[in-house]
Amino acid sequence: MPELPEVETMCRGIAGVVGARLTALTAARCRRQPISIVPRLASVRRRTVGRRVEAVERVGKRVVLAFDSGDRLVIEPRMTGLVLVADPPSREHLRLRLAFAGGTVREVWFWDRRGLGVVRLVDPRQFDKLYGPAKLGPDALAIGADELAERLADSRRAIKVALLDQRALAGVGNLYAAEILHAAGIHPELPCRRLRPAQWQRLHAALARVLRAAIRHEGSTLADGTYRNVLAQSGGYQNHHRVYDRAGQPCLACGTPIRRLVQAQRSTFYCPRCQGRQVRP
DNA sequence: CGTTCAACCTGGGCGC
DNA sequence: TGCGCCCAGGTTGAAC
Repeated sequence: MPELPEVETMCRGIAGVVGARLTALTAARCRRQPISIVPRLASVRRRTVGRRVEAVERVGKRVVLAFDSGDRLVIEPRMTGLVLVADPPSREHLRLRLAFAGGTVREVWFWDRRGLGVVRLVDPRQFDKLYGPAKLGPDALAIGADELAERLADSRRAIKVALLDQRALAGVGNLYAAEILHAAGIHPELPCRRLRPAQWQRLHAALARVLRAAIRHEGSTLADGTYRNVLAQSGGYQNHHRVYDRAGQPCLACGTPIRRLVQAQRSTFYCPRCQGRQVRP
């Protein structure tokens, strides 16, 4: 689940490792399948232990530790991964432990219930190949209104599907795509090429507004309770959701029941009135 | 170009 | 209680 706001919260939560040296990197002893670590743990350890962390940065939905060697450790939480400095939700799903000396954060854990997460150590060339402009569009928080429109306006795809395309725009996931479109009053099935200039403006404003608000509340902890900040506390933005997972419940703006539909095998939630009209089947 | 499906996994919720 | 099914914040690659 971690999308841009949740991953941003993780990065801010471990900013204290900047300037510290990695002293140990160990696979947590969980009985489950190990997560995917590329290359093998031993060689990741050889290249990182003893190195100083120069920066913690978010790249789309990934947490990146940049070392003084030029290598970067990329942590990709995917569906259920968490970056923690405190007690995990369960001992059982701890996957990786990083120990540091010389900073304000001594220990960072990667916890992942489903185990779909990926941890990868890359040199600058690999980083560019895997996470550069060919793979990831501009960050959703940094993109301008004109660039957003330029990058998507010619597409025949539904706007909801396009917002999830990380090559077009990095950071937006299924939950926030729905919330953003509701905030912008745009129907999720509207093809990109049929959005009018005023709608691109509204979409861009909603994108920035929703993501910034979600960051302020440290992300969304859904009903299953999986997502936590680095201190293992719940986020707060779920209390501000207007459409996500609210099918059948009244729209908070107009009272019309929220609808669910499926696009690209993913649930989309929207208000047929607030986001209505524009689309014919 | 665009869509659809399956795969990677665990676990919660639901109907029977 | 229990079983079998469906669902989930993401990403990738193959097939059409």
